[in-house]
Amino acid sequence: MTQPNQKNSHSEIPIACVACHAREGGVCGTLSPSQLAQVVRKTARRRVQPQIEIIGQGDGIEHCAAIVRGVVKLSKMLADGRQQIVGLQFAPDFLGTPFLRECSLSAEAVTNVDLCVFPRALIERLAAEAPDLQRRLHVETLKKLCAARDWMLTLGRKTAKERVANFLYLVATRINFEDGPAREFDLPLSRADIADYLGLTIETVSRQITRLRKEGVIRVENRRRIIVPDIRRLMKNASIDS
Amino acid sequence: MTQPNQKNSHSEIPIACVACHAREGGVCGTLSPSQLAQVVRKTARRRVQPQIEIIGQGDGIEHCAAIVRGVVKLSKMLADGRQQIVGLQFAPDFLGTPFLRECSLSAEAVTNVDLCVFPRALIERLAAEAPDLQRRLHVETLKKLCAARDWMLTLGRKTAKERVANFLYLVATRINFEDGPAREFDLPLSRADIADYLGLTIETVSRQITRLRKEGVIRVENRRRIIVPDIRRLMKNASIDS
DNA sequence: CGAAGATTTGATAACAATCAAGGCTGGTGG
DNA sequence: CCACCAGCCTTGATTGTTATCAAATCTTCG
Repeated sequence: MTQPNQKNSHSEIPIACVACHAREGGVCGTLSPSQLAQVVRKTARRRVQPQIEIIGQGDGIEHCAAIVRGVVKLSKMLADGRQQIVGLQFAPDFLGTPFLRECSLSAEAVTNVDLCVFPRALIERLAAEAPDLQRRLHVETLKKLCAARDWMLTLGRKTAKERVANFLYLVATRINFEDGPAREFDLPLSRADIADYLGLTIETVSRQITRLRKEGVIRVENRRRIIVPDIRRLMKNASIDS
Repeated sequence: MTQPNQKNSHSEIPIACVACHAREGGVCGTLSPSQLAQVVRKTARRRVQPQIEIIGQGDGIEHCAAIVRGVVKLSKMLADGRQQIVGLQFAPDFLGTPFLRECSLSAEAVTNVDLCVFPRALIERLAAEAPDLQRRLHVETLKKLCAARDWMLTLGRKTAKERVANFLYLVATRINFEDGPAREFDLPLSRADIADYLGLTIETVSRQITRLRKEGVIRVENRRRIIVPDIRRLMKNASIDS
């Protein structure tokens, strides 16, 4: 990794950002070189291992972050321990909710994750000055809202088999930043996490993966690795329209 | 009520907006008098009856609206007819997703609804000029995202009884703009819609309402009217924390 | 009053959860 | 290198919750 704080001569794009996966497509993409420089000064790169909590449920969240690499799960828990994953975030998604304090959820790395962490206050100040940034953050939130609502349909109305197929489709689609659906990929989640994402038990998840395998919809190389010979067929099993 | 399109002398707040329920708390609240005047010129008041579709699934959405009065359901449907309500919007919520085109869902009035309808393009233009408006819209979207994720927990991990109690709590909380939870209220939805909101069948919804009634958690005056003697008890039955 | 639609209630069936083993895999140490 | 252990995953048996099917009742409205 390049060192975080270098810049080349004429206040160009900071070197730390030049090759950054999360810049194009990510929120940083809207910033001018001078704004980027400003951000970089207050920014910390952080590497997080799987199962490490990034933000706790109910934290007064003083930081935001861009995911540079890896997958983060967002989850909510009931007092008795029942848990629901309410979002999976892949690079180059933005983490954290500037402008809103009250929404309690916890964020945890599920793979090795690289983050660019910013103070919330800085983002809020920059957003007030830069309409493009504000708008970019807004659009990202709208996309998350759309994804959340799609998932509500999955949770409320789909069968166990459809949910599992839907999950596999989602991972295939999002695991590779900015390519089409992957034909072959590693699941970022354990069976337990998949269950928590789908509102099922691990046993049911396991049985449905077995079923999809026996029906030839997927191949299972090992616990984590999945091959999808025909993405349309997977979509049909997930009751995904288009 | 005052008449809709008059203005008083010095380009003050348009009369149509002065007493508007949706202005304070709503997105219009951030607009200056002159911006409001601009908006009012391009705005249509619209009254919509129950079961009338406001936006169709997959429409290229050219309009947005503020809910002035009433309740709107947002829903998604699968090819085979299974349906899930993914959001209930009460006055003074904002409808529509400026800045994002692709999210397909349908919006339908569930009560008599009064709307202020704006061209999407106007909102986008104003938002680019007025950071406060952009920010206000962003915050509203963040709140909807938070609500959607809360509901994912309900759909994924709660029992039928908890879901119904959760729904009753939600209505009690939101039916009266800006008061505390109502002790007594009319359900805006039919049993069929409640079922579609909760990912259940109408029979199960009915049985759970009966159960909550028999246990004394609620009283049922008639099909629509509910009385909640003890809101804390209802929350406990819904497994809502605080 | 009668009819249509909405809601409730009852009986049964299906799907997923739970309880309980058993098997695989990856890591560790002999 | 192999054996063993722990954790994760799969499979099997059974139970329980909710869906489905069916009918009765209640409401509303002409």
